[in-house]
Amino acid sequence: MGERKIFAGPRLKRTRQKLNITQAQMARDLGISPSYLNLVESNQRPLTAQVLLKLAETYDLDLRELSGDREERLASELKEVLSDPVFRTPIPSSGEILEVASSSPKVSTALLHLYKTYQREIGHNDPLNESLSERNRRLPDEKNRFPIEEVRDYFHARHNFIEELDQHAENLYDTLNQTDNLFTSLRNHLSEKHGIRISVLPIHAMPDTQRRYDHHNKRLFLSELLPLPSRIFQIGVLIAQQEQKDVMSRLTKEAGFNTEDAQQLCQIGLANYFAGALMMPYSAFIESARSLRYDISILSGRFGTSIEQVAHRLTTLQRKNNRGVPFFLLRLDNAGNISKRFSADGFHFAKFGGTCPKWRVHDAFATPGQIIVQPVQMPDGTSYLTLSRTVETVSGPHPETPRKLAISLGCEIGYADQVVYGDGLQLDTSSILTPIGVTCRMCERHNCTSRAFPPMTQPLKIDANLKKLSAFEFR
DNA sequence: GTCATGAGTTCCTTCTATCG
DNA sequence: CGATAGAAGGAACTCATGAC
Repeated sequence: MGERKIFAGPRLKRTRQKLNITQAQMARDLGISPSYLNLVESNQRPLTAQVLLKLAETYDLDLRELSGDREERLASELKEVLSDPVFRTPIPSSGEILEVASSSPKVSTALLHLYKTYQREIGHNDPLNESLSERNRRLPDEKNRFPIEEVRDYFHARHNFIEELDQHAENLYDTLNQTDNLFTSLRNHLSEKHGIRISVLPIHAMPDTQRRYDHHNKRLFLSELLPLPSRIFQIGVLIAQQEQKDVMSRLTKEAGFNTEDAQQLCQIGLANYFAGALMMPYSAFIESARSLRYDISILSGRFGTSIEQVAHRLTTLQRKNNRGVPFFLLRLDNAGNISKRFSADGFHFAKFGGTCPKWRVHDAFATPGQIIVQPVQMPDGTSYLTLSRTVETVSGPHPETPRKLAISLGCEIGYADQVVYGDGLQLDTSSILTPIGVTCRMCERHNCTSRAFPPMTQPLKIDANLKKLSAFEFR
C-alpha cells in the first residue's frame, strides 16, 4: 500500500483561527517558518508527522479535530444533492466534492440549503410528485431538523462519548456495596439512597409496557418479560434521572437544541448513556475489551450484559488518553429499517434510505446468533470491518412473534488487527465491497457500483500509517 | 553483495510582494 | 505595519543504476 499524504490545510487554518492566533505565532509554536505554515494551510505542502505531533503537543489538540469527519459528511450530502438531474452536469468526482466541502464548507452548506429550499418549493407546487414531497419531508432545514436528528448530531459531534456522565457512573460503580450481581447492588442503592422500591410484575399486570415508574409511590415496575440485563439497564436509567438530573440538564442546555422534543430526547439519550456506563464502567470495560480483543460474546458474559449493550458501549470508548477502537453501530429490522446508529469516529451514515442489500447484515436473520464478518467499502474508498448478528428482543405472549433485529458493529479496516474478528481475514473475489447505509436507489443515482476485492492469498496486512492517520484527509 | 554517484523528492528557510 | 502569499533555493534523504 502506497503511503498517502495528509493535506488538511483548510482545517488547520480553521483550527488556528479558533485558537485566535496568527500564522506567525503558530509557526513559532510549531518550530517552522510562517511561510511554510502558509503553504501547509493552502494545501501546497502536506502535514508532516512531526508537525502533527507538535500540534497535538503544543495546543493539546485532539488530532481528530483536524480530521475530515465533518467535511466528509458534508461531501456525502453534497454528492447526494449533486446527483439530482436538475443540475444537468456530470456528477463531480468524490475527490472534487470533498475538496469543495473542505475548502468552502460555508458555501457547501449554503448550496445544500438552497437545494432544500428548491425541493420544498417543487414539492409544494407539485402535490402529485410524491417522491419529491417525501424527499422534502426528509430534508428539513437547519432550524426545522427533526429532534432525533438534532440529538443524533449532538452525540455524533462528541464522538458518542460523554466524559462527565461516564466518570460519575464509574464513581458510583466503585462506591456500590457490591454483591454477587449488579441487579441486587443497584436495587439496594435505589432503596437506601432514594427510598425507591422495585417490583417485577407479571405480564397480565403490565401487558403493554416493560417499565413504569410511579413517582408518587416511589416504585419502579419492571415487566417479567424483561431479561436481567434490561432490568439492570432500566434501574441505571432511573438512577441517572435521580442523581444526574443537574448534569444532564446542563448538558442539554449547553447543546442549544431548537425544540423541547429534542431536549427531552437528549435527556433520554444521556440517561441511557449513564446506564450503559454504569453496567460497564469505563476503565474495567476497556481493559477487558482490549485483552479480549473486543470479543463481544465474552464481554457480554463477563459484564452480564446483552450483546447489544456491549456493542453499544464499544461505540463510546473515546476517553482522552485511553481510547478504544472507534466503532460504529447500526441496528435494523428484517425490513431494513434502521432503528439505532452510533459512531465513535465520525462514520458518516447515509441521510436517506436503508441499507445496501449486498451488505451481509441481512444474512444475519437467516443464521440467528451467529456472527457474520465482512469487509466493506464506502464509495469514497474507505474500508471497514463489520460484524453482524441478530440480537435478542423481548418476546411477548404466544402467538405474538418477537420483532427480529440485527446489529452491525464496524470499525475502519486499519484496526482489524486489534479486533478478534479480523484474525485470518482472507479477502477473495467473493467478498463484495459494499457501500453501507445507501439504498439501491441511491447507488444508482450515484452511479456507485459495488466492487470486489482483488484475489489475495495472504492474510490482510494492516498499514501502520493508515491505522494512525486514516482519520485525516488524504490525496 | 557492496559501494559510489547522480537524479529526484521532501522538508524547510529566506526573501520579497501584496493587502488591508 | 502586521499578516499572508508566493518564488526560489538549500539541506537531507531516497532510490535507481552501474562499476567493482
